[in-house]
Amino acid sequence: MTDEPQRRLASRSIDLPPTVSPDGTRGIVLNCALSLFAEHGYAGASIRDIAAAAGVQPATLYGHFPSKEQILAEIVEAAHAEHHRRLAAAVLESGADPIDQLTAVVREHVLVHAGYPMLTVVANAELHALSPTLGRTARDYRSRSEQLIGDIIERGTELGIFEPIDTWLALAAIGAMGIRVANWYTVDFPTPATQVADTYAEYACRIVGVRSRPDE
Amino acid sequence: MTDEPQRRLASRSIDLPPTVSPDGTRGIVLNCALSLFAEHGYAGASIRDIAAAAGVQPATLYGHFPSKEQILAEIVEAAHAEHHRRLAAAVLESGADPIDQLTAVVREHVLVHAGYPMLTVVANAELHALSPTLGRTARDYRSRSEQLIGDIIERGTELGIFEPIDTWLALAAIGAMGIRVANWYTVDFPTPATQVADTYAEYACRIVGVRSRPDE
DNA sequence: CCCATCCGAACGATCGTTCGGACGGTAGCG
DNA sequence: CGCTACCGTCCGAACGATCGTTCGGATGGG
Repeated sequence: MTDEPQRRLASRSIDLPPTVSPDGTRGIVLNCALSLFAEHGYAGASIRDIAAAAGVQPATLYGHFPSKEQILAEIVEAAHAEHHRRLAAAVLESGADPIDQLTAVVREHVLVHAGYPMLTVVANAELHALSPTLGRTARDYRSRSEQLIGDIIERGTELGIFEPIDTWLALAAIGAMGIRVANWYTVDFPTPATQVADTYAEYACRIVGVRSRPDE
Repeated sequence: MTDEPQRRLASRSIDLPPTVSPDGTRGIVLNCALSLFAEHGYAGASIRDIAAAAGVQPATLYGHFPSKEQILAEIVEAAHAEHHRRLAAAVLESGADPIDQLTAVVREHVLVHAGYPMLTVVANAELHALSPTLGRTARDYRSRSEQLIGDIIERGTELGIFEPIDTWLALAAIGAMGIRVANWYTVDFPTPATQVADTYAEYACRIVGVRSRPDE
């Protein structure tokens, strides 16, 4: 039983979404920075730490990125972009039934956080370290994703299918439980990610006051 | 519309639980440290920042605390102690009905995070910055609190009252939605904290597969 | 020969922490 | 009551280490 320091997340797999190319030194640096930001936080991970992890000299980093903050910005932005992209796709692929829509979007919400634990933890925990300018894009993605789920809940309520006590509170609760998945999920987790996603989608349906599939 | 940097939490009220005495310089330092840790993170807030906020010289801090890490440890520990104390009390004051127990404990879980947003945000986000030794007490409080809620869910399930799909997943979901309250709740929030707590308690009951009070 | 890549060294600033002494109220004692 | 010794509190200055960043040059493939 090793008494290692408590980590911010359980997973050790450091993955960037396929939309960013991890080829070459630039990609290695991004991966190392992601790992160190997750472990020690943005302020706690130094340029020299990142360079050492990437097997490179500190000065080399500035041939690929203008500043340390820009490295974080790139990671955070990629995370939010991937998250929003997949959420939007999930909605489009589902039908017109609010239950199907909510199920699909929450499923994907969970799958993103389980699939990229390190990325999403950093994106959520270190967004505040970005200047207003550099964090702007990520914040826009976030509010658009919130709007997306909020609209589904609102429509379902107006159709008489959902009975959330409060639309916004339900949205916050559903969002929160998905985000936190990134903190404890690992590839070694006994339950596969898809099953976690299914369960949480069911929880979301329960929160908004409907039992999605009793036994249909 | 000011374009200020996104903050880690919405609230600006910096409160320590009444169990720690905020009298004298020591208390002022603790409050200022809490505020700065919440704003910039542990690594991002310097000893000099804290001292300046407290209207004191950096050297003065070391007359009250042996190190910067010990300041954080005191804050994190106080937060977890207060959280666990109130959760345990809530369980004791409720009856033998699992629904009442879950309702009471989730209510209190939410009320703590809404009542001490800055404290709980720091306690959750900066726990990883503490060495294994200094974080040990807080981790123990946390696991005991988890056990407390987990036992309620398990017992309710065995009694046939609850139908969570997975006990642990339900526990994680309920815990997550409560913890996140600290990130967005403010005293200016349109819905009062007690009502948020009631709603989230109802959500918790829905998650574990029971509608607590349809109209009993 | 050129351009992209990387390195060694160094810049000033800031980091957590230490040390010796100044200040002020209080207890002890003649 | 007056003097003195003391102790907790705070400060100014400084320690070595590390921070993010810059610059000029070495290197190597097209």
